[in-house]
Amino acid sequence: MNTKPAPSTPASTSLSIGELASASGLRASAIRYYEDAGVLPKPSRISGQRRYHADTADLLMLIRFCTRLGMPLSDIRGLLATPRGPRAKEHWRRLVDGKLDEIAALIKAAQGVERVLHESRDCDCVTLASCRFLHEERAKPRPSRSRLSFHDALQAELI
Amino acid sequence: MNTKPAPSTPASTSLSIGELASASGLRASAIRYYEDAGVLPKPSRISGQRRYHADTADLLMLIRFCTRLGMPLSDIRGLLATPRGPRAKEHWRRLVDGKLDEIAALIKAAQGVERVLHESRDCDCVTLASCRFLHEERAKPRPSRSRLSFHDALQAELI
DNA sequence: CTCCCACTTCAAGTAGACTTGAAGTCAAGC
DNA sequence: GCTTGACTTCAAGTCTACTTGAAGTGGGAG
Repeated sequence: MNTKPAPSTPASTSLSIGELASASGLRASAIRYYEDAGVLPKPSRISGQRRYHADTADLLMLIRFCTRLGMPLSDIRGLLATPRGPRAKEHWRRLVDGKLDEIAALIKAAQGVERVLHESRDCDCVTLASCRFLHEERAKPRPSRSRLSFHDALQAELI
Repeated sequence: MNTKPAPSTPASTSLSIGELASASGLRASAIRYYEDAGVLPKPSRISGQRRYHADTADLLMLIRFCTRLGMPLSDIRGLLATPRGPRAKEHWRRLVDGKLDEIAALIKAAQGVERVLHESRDCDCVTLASCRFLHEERAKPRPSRSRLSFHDALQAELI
């Protein structure tokens, strides 16, 4: 709301929860909730009040980004907090690789919806539910059982 | 579960809710819920029981896909059910274009997370929260206020 | 000194998307 | 005719991710 040059702020590297909230676009209540959920590390305190490093805004952005992608907070906590010494590195990598696979699938899914929507945009169908582009893949000249691209992507990538 | 050649099924083009459920990977309860929510058109009935065309599986896939992308059912209902005669076509197009923009932003967001995760995969940071790849963009030689790529994408595309 | 404001904790409420449970119906098989 | 199983409706419960409210605290401005 205000862009005043930090009149009552201690230092430029330290943010109050309110300042972090406006820096990140999240509400203070959400930030506290993330802390409770173990997603955000517990910050230092000055006379009881939370003090954050400015970097924390980036972290919050990443969290927001991930939740936006449908990732549960428990997974995000796993990604952010998993420590990795030499022993745990393999576990960490498997975790990240799994997430990368999920994200790749999500992108594929999004592109599928994008395609259907784009093709049906100028179609003359009465509603999207009856649009030929939604069902056409099935009708393609393919033997019997196997389903095709969009349908296939859904089955294979998402379920 | 079973791949029996439809012993007690009326016709091959007509599916019971249970059959549609196993064809689509959703639960029957979810299918009924979608109908209640106005996302799925009300099917015909034979002696009180729902009968679906096989195409409905595709529709369910699309719905599942969209919810997976974080799209609320109300939006999906809008996309699927909006009728478009010559008058309503413009409204329909604007609706679709809006959704296409959202999906494009989502894909960009997903690619941002993908990048951070990928870059930090082999990084030596102790936890992802402290990984340099998460914060490095800020540090790049850019005048003062404006934020950069990943951070920027988050701010610009998502909030 | 008092006021105000941003902060604190803790409990409870909310919204969306389903699931689950109870009680009843229908058609088929024995 | 009776049982069985998949279906029906409707109400209530669940889970996640927050938000909201109540009651209290700390510190700077007037």
